Amino acid sequence: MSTARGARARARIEVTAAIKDEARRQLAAEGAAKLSLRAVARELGMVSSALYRYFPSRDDLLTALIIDAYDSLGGAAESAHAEVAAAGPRERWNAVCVAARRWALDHPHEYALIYGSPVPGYVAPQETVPSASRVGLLLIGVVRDAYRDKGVARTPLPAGLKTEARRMAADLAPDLPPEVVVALVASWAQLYGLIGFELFGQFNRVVEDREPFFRHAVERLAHDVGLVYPEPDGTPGGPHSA
Amino acid sequence: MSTARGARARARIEVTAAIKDEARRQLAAEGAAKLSLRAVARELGMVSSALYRYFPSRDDLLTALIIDAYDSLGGAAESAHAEVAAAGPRERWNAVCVAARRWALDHPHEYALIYGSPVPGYVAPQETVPSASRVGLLLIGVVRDAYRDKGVARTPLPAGLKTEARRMAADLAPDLPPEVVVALVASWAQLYGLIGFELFGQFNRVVEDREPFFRHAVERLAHDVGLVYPEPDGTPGGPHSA
DNA sequence: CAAAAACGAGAGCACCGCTCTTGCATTGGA
DNA sequence: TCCAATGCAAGAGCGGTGCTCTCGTTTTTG
Repeated sequence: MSTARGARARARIEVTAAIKDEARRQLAAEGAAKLSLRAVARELGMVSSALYRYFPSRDDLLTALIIDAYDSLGGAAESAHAEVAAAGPRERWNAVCVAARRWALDHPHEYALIYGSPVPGYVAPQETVPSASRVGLLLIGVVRDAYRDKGVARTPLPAGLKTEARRMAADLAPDLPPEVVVALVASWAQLYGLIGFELFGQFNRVVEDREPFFRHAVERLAHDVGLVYPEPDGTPGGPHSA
Repeated sequence: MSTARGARARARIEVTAAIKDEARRQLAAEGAAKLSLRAVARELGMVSSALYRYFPSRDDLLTALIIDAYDSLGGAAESAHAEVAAAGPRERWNAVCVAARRWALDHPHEYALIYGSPVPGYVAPQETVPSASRVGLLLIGVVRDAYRDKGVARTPLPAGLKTEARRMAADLAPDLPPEVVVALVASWAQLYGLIGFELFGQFNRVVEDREPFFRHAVERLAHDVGLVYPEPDGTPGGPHSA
């Protein structure tokens, strides 16, 4: 009968989910390096070899967790962005960045899994790309809207970067000027520098009150992509205008 | 006799160095996760348990490698800086940043060891601090010289960051204004965001021609800390002045 | 010169990822 | 409806890991 086929399939889905859940538990508790297939199987009351029916190797299980982590981070950023979707570009930019930091602090091991050093010999499979792009797409969208609405400040590119900048723009956001796309990609990487340094202890004994520090740094990243501060008198100025 | 005591001590130093060399070899070849004490011992023709006379645990060996890596990176940056020590602040800033990237690309696994996700459950021992600070001290020195010479551009701090900024300045560079110290620390983290994204594959299919991209991003970091472009007419302008 | 410390070697423990075989349950086609 | 094919759990086993402990031997020290 139709449910008969569904029985196996449903069971498979459930067991797969249970494995991922338990693996995620261990990942959150101990980190990726201590995630053990045998321990997962033990905790689920099955024998370790049975687990290989669901994930052909430890790396495959990790890949599944990586995709879930990207989606979790992307979802958190999208939710935060949705709450301020009607606000100005700076508020939206800040919301996405702050949400990314928040998620990283709440899920340190999962963050390390996706943005820390890749597991040696491990190369991210193609199927992670869509999930991995969600935060970036959000930031591109914010800048695109600002650009269409009022335009954004631009910093001229050196001659040696213009060709590559055009190529990047054509790939990522053909409707945005190359200068802006370059600034966006750089800010994107720099954002994760800020988050990673806090998360991985590089700020220990250097930055103590990290939330305002991060918010300020993110504001300055917003300048860098051309989202300007409103001047005290209400006149929009260039970024970092002295 | 005096050499008798020295015989053991010298042998110990040599064996310790040999262990670290072989470990570094394996680290560079396969990454930290695949660094195996047994493999190191095997390669050195000793039994694995003997290795514990020199390093009480795998983590201790890794810590030694981390310190060496920090020193190697710091030394590379200092050499690069020394070659342009007489040049202007921007040249010096760029030289340090470019050298850090170069070192990272040349020693990816060692870079991952020190700036990637920390080994789970591993906290950097206090003795790593001096070696880890060398690049940062270099950057502080560049900005300090520029500040003493001609001053640097400043970006005002939000109210909520002023106290922490003063504390940071007092710790890191009491002679520099808090705004500048904040920008310095942020740029420092952002620099490693740029390097890490390139190294860990986040720029795959996004940035292809990475050298000019990096140089441009680093120039903009220089602005952020107040090292301004000379304007076409020779008048120094504010950073990112439109 | 004797006691103490350092050292190398070996056996062994508990764990790991992964493979292979065996037997049972479910499933889908004749 | 029955049967062959498939899916699956279980167990044993291989080669590897970090680490501990013991046991002689060598070197250093008082």
